[in-house]
Amino acid sequence: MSPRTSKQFQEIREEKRTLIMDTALEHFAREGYHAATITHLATHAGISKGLMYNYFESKEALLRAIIQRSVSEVMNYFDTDRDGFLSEEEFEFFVRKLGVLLKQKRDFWRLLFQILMQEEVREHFLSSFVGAGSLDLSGIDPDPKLPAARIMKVITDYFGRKAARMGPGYDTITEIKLFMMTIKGFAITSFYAGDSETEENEKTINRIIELFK
Amino acid sequence: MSPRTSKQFQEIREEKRTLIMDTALEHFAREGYHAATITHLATHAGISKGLMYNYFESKEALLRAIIQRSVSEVMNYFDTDRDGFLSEEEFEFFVRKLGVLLKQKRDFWRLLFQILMQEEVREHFLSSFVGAGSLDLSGIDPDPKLPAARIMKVITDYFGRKAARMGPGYDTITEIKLFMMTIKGFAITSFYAGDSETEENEKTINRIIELFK
Amino acid sequence: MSPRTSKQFQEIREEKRTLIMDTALEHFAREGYHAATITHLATHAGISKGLMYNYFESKEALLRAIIQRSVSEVMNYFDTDRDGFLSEEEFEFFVRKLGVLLKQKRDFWRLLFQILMQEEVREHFLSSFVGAGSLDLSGIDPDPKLPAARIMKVITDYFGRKAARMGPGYDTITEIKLFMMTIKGFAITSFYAGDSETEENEKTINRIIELFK
Amino acid sequence: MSPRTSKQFQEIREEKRTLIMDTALEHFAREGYHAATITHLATHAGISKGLMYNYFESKEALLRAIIQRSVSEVMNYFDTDRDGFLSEEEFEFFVRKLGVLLKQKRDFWRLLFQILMQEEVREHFLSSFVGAGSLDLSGIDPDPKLPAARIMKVITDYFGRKAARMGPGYDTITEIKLFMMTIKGFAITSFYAGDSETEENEKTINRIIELFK
DNA sequence: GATGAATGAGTATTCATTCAT
DNA sequence: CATGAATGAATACTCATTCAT
Repeated sequence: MSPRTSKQFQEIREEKRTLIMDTALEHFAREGYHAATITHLATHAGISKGLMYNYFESKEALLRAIIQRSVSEVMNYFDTDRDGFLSEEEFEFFVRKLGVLLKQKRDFWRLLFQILMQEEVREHFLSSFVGAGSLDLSGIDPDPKLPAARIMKVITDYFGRKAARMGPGYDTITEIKLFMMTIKGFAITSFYAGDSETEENEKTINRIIELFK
Repeated sequence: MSPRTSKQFQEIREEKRTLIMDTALEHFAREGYHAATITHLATHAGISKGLMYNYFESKEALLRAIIQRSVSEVMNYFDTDRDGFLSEEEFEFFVRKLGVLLKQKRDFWRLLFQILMQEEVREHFLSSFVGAGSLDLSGIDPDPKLPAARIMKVITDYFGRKAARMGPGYDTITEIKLFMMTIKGFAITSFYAGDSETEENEKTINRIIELFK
Repeated sequence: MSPRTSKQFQEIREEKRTLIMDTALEHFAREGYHAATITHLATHAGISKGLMYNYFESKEALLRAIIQRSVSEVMNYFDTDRDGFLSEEEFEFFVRKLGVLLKQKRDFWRLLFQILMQEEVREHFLSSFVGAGSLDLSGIDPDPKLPAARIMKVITDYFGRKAARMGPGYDTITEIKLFMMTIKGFAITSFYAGDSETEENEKTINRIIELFK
Repeated sequence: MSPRTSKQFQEIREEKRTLIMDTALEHFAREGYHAATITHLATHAGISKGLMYNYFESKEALLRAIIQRSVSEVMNYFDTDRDGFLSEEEFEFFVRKLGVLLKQKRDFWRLLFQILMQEEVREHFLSSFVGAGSLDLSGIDPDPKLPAARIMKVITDYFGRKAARMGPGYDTITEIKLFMMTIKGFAITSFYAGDSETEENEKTINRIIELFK
């Protein structure tokens, strides 16, 4: 009888917003951004078409929100208690976390790879918060304020220190590149694999650590 | 005034067909299959919308034709004079060719990766001529008659022989997996890179050969 | 804690009703009926969308209420102490009042002119209380019970008496028509003018009186 | 059998474009811009929805094209053989032409008045080619390069010369204003009138000429 | 072969209206 | 009384495909 409190409204909005974004991420990743229609998303989220627009200004805005959220989550995942220095144990830990993250956020990574494949869209969407080409995607990020750039920096530093340890035969640049490639390859592979191959992945990750630690 | 011979007609048709496919591949890869409209493709190919349908039954048929052609080309690229046995020199040669191929067929690979990312489309399009999950994409091809499967077989055999060479500590499956991942990572990376980084790639390829030969 | 008396409730309701109508009139006039959304109106009136429907059955009902109210106000404006006879002084007074009214009710007139411009809407909305074509809008009102018709009658009578005064060269019908046109032109002009041109208007009104008194 | 020549295509396009614009003008004027849906327009023009967009980028673009065309036509109507000087005979001729024009372009004027009634739309659409407030709409046009401004200039000059003829009692500004108002009132009135009242109009126009010539 | 006008099913988006709280 | 989340019918717009010429 009594009207809902503004806190109740807040909660409803937050929950539904999350629901929509989760559903949309799943379908964008599986079917592609264009092929996943608003009607389709609404149906699968169990709401009406119109309500989508109560939460997101447009389909594009929805996509942007999803990417932004996922990028935040990924960044937070690594940024806890990290001070820019990566010990050998931490490097190993980092690579293992990466494996977990690729599994957990599979849909997001799939979506991201799809989107980044398209040149114009790449600029349009991602330059602002991921960096034009960044993280495990293209090597070196020009803007150090972006979180992806910070992670890249930490990795670069790690390999720099390893170079000192390894002596003159060690080509730092090439090692970083190969490491990034391996990570990307690992990512891509995990997109296609079923959920069953966990032990297999374990071995591969061990080998990656062995090679680059 | 003399009518063109049927052979001349055939040639003209073939040329135009190729032109359309080239244009379409470029735009599918850069803008995505859905975003690249028939009108857009026709304009860029310098022909009319209607004529497109004289050469291809539908947009989807055009896509299929493009993939089919590219897959053939890629397969032929490796299948010449190959008898199923890969020596160490040939392995090195193979990896280097792979690098060249990724550069030459960049648009195709981009398109393929985009498409394979989408589950339903994957089944729909590729099972017939590439194999459900295959080549450098998911490891093991179930149908040995398919060309991708043959290449995979050759590689598997190579690593099998290497295992014999390396002794009991060598985990063949893991090595193959890591090798495939590295190749995929190399591929992905090359999609985003500019055309200038040739020397850089050279070093990376050398390192890959060093690791897996 | 004592419950408000029903009289207080009535007052509050009446005030809010008025507020909504004022806001709506302003926005209907400035943006057009279709372009002014319920959400927009509710926001500007400082109430919720839902509450709008507590006061008005529908958007159309709101429009109707606004027009009805404004028409009443306009009619009352002229109908006080008037007995159907217009002396020359009263005619002058009438024209000057018209000028004031156009300024005061600018939003209403704007809205009315917009609506009347559209044929179907005209019938639909106005026949009932203004008369199919009436007041200063199309000349002669068929139903003498409607207030607009009464005003028109008073004016017609005035010009009739003037005709007697002026002699045979005076074309009454034409003069009435021209007078109504001039009034309409004055009205239209005032819709576009800024609020500053009061003195200018004064002169024009003087001239109108001079011509038609 | 043989394909249509580009000239044939040109003709088809021109005709259909005109048909669409004519239909749209009629419906925009009668029902209002918002109420006249694309589907409605297409049906009445006897074509498909989709074809509308082959000819006009958007509903708004269609509106713009209509206004632009009508403004051009109106301007041309007066600009033939005119040198900026208006003799008394020409003034009379001008007013009579105005009457004809209002009848011929009734839909356009209706549409224009509706649109100009809405503040934001006014700026948005018309400033560029009619002038912020111009022609017979708000008096004086600031940009003399605009055609509406030129006509206004000619009229102003005419009344200036008349002032010299009439002596000190003649208030030029007021006369111009009243003349413009009368014209507008005449216009508005003609929007509501049926097509039958031609002789009536004749008399009114005669009286207008008598008053302002 | 070749053209582009024409179609219509499909898609994103809007907005008056309802209703649980 | 009051709120704003929720609905769905309607609307502008797109685009693969067809077809008369």
